[in-house]
Amino acid sequence: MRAARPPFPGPGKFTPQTSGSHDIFVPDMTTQMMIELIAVLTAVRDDVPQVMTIDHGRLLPSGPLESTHRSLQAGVRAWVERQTGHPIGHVEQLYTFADHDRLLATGQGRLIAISYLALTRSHAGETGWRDWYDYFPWENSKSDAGRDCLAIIERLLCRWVADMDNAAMRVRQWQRCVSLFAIGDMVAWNDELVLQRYELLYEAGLVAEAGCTPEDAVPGQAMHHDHRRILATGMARLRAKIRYRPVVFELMPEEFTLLQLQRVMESLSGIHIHKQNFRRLIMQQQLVEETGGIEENTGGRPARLYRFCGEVRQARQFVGTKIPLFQP
Amino acid sequence: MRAARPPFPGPGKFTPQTSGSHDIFVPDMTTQMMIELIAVLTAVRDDVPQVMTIDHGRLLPSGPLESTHRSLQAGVRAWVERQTGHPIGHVEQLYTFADHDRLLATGQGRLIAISYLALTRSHAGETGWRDWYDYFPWENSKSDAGRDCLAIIERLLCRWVADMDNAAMRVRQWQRCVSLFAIGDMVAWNDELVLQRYELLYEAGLVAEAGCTPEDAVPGQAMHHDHRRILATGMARLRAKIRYRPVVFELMPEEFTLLQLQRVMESLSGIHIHKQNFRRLIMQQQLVEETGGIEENTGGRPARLYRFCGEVRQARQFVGTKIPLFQP
DNA sequence: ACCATTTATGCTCATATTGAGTATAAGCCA
DNA sequence: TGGCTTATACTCAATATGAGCATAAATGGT
Repeated sequence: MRAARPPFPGPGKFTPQTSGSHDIFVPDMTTQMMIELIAVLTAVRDDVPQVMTIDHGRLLPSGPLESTHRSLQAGVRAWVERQTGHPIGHVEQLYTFADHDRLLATGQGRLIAISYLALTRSHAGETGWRDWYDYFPWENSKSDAGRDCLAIIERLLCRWVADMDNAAMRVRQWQRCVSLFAIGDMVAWNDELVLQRYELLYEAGLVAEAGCTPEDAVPGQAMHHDHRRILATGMARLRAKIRYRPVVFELMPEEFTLLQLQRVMESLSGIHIHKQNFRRLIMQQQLVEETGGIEENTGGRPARLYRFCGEVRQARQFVGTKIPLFQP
Repeated sequence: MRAARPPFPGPGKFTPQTSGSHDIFVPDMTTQMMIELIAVLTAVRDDVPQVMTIDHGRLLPSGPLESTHRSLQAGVRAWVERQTGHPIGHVEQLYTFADHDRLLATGQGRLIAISYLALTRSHAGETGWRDWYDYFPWENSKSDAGRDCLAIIERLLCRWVADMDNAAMRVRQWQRCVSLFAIGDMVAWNDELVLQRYELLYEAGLVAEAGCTPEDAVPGQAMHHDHRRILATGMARLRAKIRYRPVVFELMPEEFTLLQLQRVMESLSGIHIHKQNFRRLIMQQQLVEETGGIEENTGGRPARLYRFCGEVRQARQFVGTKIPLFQP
């Protein structure tokens, strides 16, 4: 990924050109720092995007950065594998933040959380995997359940706005609701705004994490701390990324049909894709090549099998990808 | 910005739903952590993108996270304003990494650096501002100096590859050079790969930070530690972002002509834009509105003045922006 | 006054991309 | 066989995009 910091395999070792007081830091002993690493580990199973969790689906795999970790990424890998037994593939950093609401045991420490998005393929019969849309049912705008959930949200947001004192505020916040949740088809649904939608619901007090009672909350399972927010960040990043980088293939098996590929894209984005146009775009970009194999169990005419030919194209690196993700 | 974590102004306070041992952390006392905040503060002056520096252009504004900082962003703002006297506007997080090459004074500590991109408008006569392209002359592919620099780089990379033992490695690395620096017009120049190009030069030992002698280095001023790499990350982010979000306007004065806007886009991306098409796209997206004013000193026919009308459009938030940035 | 020069602005045109639909192929099952 | 499913090939209209032409309105020089 663009901002990744790989271990530098290059010839020269980094030699700081000392000049004064800039290269030695004196730690601030009054504050105890703690670094927590958190992973949004995602896979797709039976056309359903899933996330790895611990603690009965209430926490993302996470743990403190330890002195034995050679790097931040290594720390993430270590924690995920220790807690879930699942080795991970592609990893990229999401976001770093100071968690105001969790201090250290000493009471005056500071917790810094660094979150990562990780992608992986296989996970036959492992525990801990949960559907994305158990936590964010409204994001699955393709499904009936998603549409129902959106109808509920629309009503609740409407009430939230109506209860405001300030008229200008009412207008502004309703505008926000309309544009984020595509209420009344004034604006098209934007699948990438996962985090913004969650934040709006949080501000409106419609999620359990905001301290409301379960009856007042919107459908969707809550998580501990701000882990659902971090999951939202990961979902948003992945939805944005599959549009212009060939990351979907990290989630696909070695061989797949074009419809299988399309189904994965659709389930990740929660959006319908026009089948013929999808094939056209994938083919003309030469992202895949035929394996020669045939998938028989399609329920209809057998389909050709393809594989990602990124290894060849990795040479002329940093390929763009265009996926026809449009509105239903 | 999508991943930003604003202070939550919502009704409910975050109330963790305790369940076992997951909300209290016991700090790892064997490792001393230190958080450093680093800013890539960018402005545009006379159609030249600039970055705020300290220490005679050798360091980006930075400093440790202190217990008095209410948040990470607040810490960044505090350090930049303390070191440069310049208040900053738009801020977004870039990347977090563990700096292997700088340990704490104790010798066994760990330095975590969190970098930010910040944008600002005015800076009349302040010190510390340096041109982007003093550090990355090859990224200014629009200018003659940039083209000369690229010619030099091409020669040096060619020699670097030729000196390799392994034939397969030679092919692979030359492929990488060709695609990143658009050698021989096999591939189009991609203005967003600032970081990847810097990393390639680093691996090739062609930048001072990699420990080479000044004679062996490619043109362009070096910085201390990995600050030039962080600058590259910021440049890449900004170049990517101006294509789909209206962030350019953070760098523009209140009123501007369309040519001024185009010049800023061109200087940020280092790419030429077709004037008429640029106007067409900006106008049809209704990103700007006429102020009624006229700019007389154009050197030709006077030009209409415009202002960003994002405040209105902020309502239907998260507008996309398309800018016609293509190759020369 | 006339001209070259500069920038601003409006408009055309060929081509590429995209959304949507039609048509046919090839499997299954009753 | 007909009816269902999915696969795959093609067509067509609407847009979007890259490139250029033409005219407008300022400057300065002769």
